[in-house]
Amino acid sequence: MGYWLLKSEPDSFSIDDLARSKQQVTAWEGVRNYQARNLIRDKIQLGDEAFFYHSSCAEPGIVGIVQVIRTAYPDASAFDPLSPYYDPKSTSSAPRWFVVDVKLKHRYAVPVLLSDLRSHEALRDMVVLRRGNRLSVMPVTSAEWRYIQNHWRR
DNA sequence: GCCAACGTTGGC
DNA sequence: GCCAACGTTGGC
Repeated sequence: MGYWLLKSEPDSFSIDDLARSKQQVTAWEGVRNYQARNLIRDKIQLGDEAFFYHSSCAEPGIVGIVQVIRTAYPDASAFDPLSPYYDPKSTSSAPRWFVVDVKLKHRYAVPVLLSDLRSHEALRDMVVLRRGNRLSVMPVTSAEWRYIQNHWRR
């Protein structure tokens, strides 16, 4: 089983938005970075779990857990000229961008803040803590996943 | 709003 | 293929 961290700006899509979504499921739209795209397209598997992370906000951090319920398929938002994620270079015959579907599994009552993560030596190598890191989809090791589950029961 | 860090673009 | 310029991200 693989573990991931998915970043979202709560102003654009928050965990509350996911909680209100039909079946609490969403397509993880709008990833427009090739490295992140490759993870979505090639690595994320059915049943994998991911931290839902809020970025670019007052209190950045992990706000919940989601599960992958559908593996990669083309990102329809790239085909929509009215979407902020529109990319004319992505076509249905040669899609450039992909999504997975995720379902809300658990919403933390209290977020695990970025500052919390930083204060734990065991998490020092987490990709999300790396300086200058800009990936919006990133791997989490099973050790990191387990550690976070054990230390923050929320 | 600042700014460091990084990705992307495009001229050559 | 190099690399400068530019745009974006994201924490603070």
